[in-house]
Amino acid sequence: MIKVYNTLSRKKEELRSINPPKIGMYVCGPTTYNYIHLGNARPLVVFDTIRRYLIYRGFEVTYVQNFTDVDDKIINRAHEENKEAHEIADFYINEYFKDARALHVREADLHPRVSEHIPEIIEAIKALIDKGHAYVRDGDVFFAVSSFPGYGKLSGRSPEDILAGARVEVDERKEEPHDFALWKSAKPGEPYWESPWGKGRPGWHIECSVMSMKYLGSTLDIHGGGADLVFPHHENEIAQSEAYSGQPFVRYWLHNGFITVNKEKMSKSLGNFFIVRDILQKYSGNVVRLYLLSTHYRSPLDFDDSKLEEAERALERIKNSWHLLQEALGEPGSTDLTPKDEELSRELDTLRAEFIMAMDDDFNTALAISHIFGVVRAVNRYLAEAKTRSRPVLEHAMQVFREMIDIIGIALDAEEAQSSSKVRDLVSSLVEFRRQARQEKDYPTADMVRDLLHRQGVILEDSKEGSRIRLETEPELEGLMADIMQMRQSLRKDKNFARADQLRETLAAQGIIIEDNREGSRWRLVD
RNA sequence: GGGCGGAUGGCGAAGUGGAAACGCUGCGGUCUGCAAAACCGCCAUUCACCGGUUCGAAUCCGGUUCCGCCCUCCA
Repeated sequence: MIKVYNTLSRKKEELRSINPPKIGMYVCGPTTYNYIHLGNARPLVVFDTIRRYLIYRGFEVTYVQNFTDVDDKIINRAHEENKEAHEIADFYINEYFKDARALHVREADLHPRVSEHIPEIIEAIKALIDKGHAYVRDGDVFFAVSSFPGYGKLSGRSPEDILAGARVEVDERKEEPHDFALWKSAKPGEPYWESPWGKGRPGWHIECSVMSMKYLGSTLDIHGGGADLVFPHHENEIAQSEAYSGQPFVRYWLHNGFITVNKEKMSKSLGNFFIVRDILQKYSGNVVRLYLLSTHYRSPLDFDDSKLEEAERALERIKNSWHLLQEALGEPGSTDLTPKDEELSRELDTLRAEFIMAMDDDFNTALAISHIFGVVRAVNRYLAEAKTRSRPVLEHAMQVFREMIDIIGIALDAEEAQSSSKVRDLVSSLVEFRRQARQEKDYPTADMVRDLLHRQGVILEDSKEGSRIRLETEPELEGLMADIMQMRQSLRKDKNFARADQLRETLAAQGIIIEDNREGSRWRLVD
């Protein structure tokens, strides 16, 4: 049984969809006038993980995420850059997808845009006016909050509370101060659409009501977003949608907590935000995901560089175990079961059950991840201690391991595939070169190779069977070669010509020709 | 002012009535030419503070202090 914390009821409730096994899920997407920052990335990753988990548990999820591509900020940006508003929106939507992909966020089933739903929005506004929930004031249309009795139920405040705390100047034309715009008339130079009330564009809140109900029906199972959307955005969505359809709008409201910097909310207005694109320069999507999911989604999450460093080391532990396991699967393995095999198998089943229990409890990814480390420990211990290795048990381990990291969205196979073959081959040949040096007890050279590789982001580990390599980062061919050339220079300086020549031959076998002359050495590729 | 949430080891973070998970860091050991990885072991008698309920409280109740968020565009 999956339990979710519902902002509306302020408690955990059993998740029951309207039409099992279907689940309709709508998540508020970004306003596309800039690259997304880490604060924007949290709901992306959180709700992507929730979606993955619901699918894992057998639900047929329809996942909808909108783009707000009509908005004041986009218009302003367009003015600044002397472009059309839709050009700005299109550009950043495209950039959004690049970041999302890098974070292993799966594309939604539908990505509706406001600009493509203007007729439906106008129809909805008309209906609200007809039903007496909205009124027109010189080209603008406002929603009459007093016409909707349940207003304030999501954010837990009464209309009086809202008035008491009003900090903003009220538009004189509104009947009540907390009424909000459904349609805004266009000022000169602004993009507009024709409507019964004149040229203008939709207000912010109406888009989500119209688009979510269009694709998911008048009652959504899950509506998600950041906690800052609770009021007024989601409160207004409820008012509009329920006034329009007469049906409950959403069964479960899910809200993620903020990312903070020095305990302060990361936001564009405070200027303390970090662009996802920049972070991904230094850390992989796997690292960012592990960081974002290592705290429960409703809790605040403080950011600084050391947090990503820590996540990176934690990910290393997972990756090491994964590679160890893959390596073991590459060997023959036995088929009969020893007590150690049975113990591991039992442990794996327990860990999987615990992982599911954690996720069932309002998507407790922090606890769930601890069970991934449980698998890591169990597998590592088995590999270190078992005299024989049972193939079916290793496969079982791989299966459980994969299920778990897939839900969290850590993609280990993809990371492997990124490595280009040329550099890979070059690294392997250096490892072979070092093996020979070690065999001949030429440890200074062997260590020199290891240091070189280490500088290039390649970690070498020696074992009885041979050397294992781990790529921390993908070395650049140019940088790697420069380092190799330098190492060879120092071999020659030490008059270790045999080794230097051997290195030259090794590289030649890789299609890399080294030429020595009076000025120094250079290298080139042959095909 | 109104509404909501939080305070757990050196750091991060689970845990909501009965052995204080997990990760990072640090320390000791095994393995190793050395290193790394891995394995084994150690590191909170204590969960902001005070009082109460209970056989039993980090967990429930009351109070205090501190912190964050929302009430304005925001994920």
